[in-house]
Amino acid sequence: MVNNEAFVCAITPQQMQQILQQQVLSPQQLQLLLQQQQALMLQQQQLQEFYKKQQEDLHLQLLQQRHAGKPSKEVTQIMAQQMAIQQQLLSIQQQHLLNLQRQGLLSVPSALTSTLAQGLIPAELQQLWKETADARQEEKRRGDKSPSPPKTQILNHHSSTNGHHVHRPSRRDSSQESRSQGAHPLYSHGVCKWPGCDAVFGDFQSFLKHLNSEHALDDKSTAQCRVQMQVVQQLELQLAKDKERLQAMMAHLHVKSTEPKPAPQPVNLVSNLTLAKATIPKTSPSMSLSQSATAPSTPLTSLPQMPSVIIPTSLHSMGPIRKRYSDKYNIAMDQDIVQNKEFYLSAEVRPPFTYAALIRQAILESPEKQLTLNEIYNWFTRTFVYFRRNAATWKNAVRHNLSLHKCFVRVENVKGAVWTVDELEFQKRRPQKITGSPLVKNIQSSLGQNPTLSSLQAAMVDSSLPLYGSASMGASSLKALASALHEDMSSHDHDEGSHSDSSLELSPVPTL
DNA sequence: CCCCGTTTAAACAATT
DNA sequence: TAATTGTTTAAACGGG
Repeated sequence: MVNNEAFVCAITPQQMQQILQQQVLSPQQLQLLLQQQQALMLQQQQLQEFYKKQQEDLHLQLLQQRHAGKPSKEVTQIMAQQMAIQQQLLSIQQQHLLNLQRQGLLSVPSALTSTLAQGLIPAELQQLWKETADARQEEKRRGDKSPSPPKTQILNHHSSTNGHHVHRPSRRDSSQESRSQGAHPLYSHGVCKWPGCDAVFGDFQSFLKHLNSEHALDDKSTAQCRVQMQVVQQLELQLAKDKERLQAMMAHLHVKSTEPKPAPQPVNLVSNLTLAKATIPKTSPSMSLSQSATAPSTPLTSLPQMPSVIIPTSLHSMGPIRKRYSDKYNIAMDQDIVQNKEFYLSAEVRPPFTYAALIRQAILESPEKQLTLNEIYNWFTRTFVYFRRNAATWKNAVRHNLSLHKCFVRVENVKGAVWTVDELEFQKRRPQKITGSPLVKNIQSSLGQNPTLSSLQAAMVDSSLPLYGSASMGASSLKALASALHEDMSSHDHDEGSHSDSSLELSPVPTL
């Protein structure tokens, strides 16, 4: 909704016409695209709705659980289902992307991208669709007797040329008619597949007529087209995000399958590799890890089927089999949390950071750079599903750390006390050894990769990377990061394989 | 082997 | 009184 206006002002219909005429999108491509996107959108929306519902359930359960102590079976089950749904979504988005790739439509006019990059959540998209559809219906009701221009406020009335239904023998039309009838992407099973239309036609000719009259190149169609482009863009963004998450998950679960690896993303450079290093267990519970790891990851490999419900029996009960980021990764850690926020939010994985680092992160994320103990707790549970269980244990640890480390300063307040971070003290905690080979470009690319920089993320970046934000840290930190990156690079330069995601299949939508 | 940082557990005091 | 918050000690573990 917030984005609505920004989006509305983003392009004028003239620009859209330009875009269309420049054949950045040819009519055929566009139509095919529209149709496919719509179908997939529907699928996605269903999934996402269910996902949302479940999350609410989960939240309730967790609230109860907080009082009851032990987590219930339902909770873990729901979590598992959520993972499954995530993967479904990923598949759908993958399909989207493939469609786009096939049509050579991956590049969206740059005028769009900046505003689109903010992204819309599906609900908003749905709303957009609804609005344009409604506007359309309304106009239909009025019929032809009132030739008033479209009422959608979002549009500038720029053209009076097609206020009436004039058949324009344009390039577009001729190319349309040259298509074979059965293959028209906007006509399927006797129904007009224009977004929000669904008009029924007995034969193809009347459909074509309808298409030329109802969906001519006017403000409304342009707007709808614009929405569709936004949909596509949003899906691409979503796909990118989910891909990233998948990567992190696979790295974490240590999947050594024949699955070709996704492109190495600078964002995940540190986190993935560190995670990979960290997940080689030596002690007995390793079996349970790899066992449980196979379940969620199976659908990602070549197996087409995925279980609708995964029970991660032992996914979380692994105790101390994990490694932390060594402290020289402190700076990179900020990146990891940001980039894998969703990952930690959907997988019950212990974040590879020390309590102290996490607490600091929590505090630095707050607008005032100060939190009460309870707020710190909340940050933990909010940010990591892992910390929604065994509350007594980690809360104790949090308190312990707060007291133990000099870097955490308690500040008396009017109402109680808050905790703050003495950044100097935090950095001082250990000498950062440096073997610097500057890899600033990596830092840059990872930062540039952040299309939706929330205030939270901005704060984190700001506080952790002096190059791009406040100059709160010295050059030593940067060098430490550089060396960290360098280490990971050199120790993993061999597994940089080619990648292709085409093996991902569109899983059937589960009957939920 | 020791040192150090971290985690976990637990006892305990103070505060709400 | 019970829960929360804060401090402290101790043991275990792993990396350097």
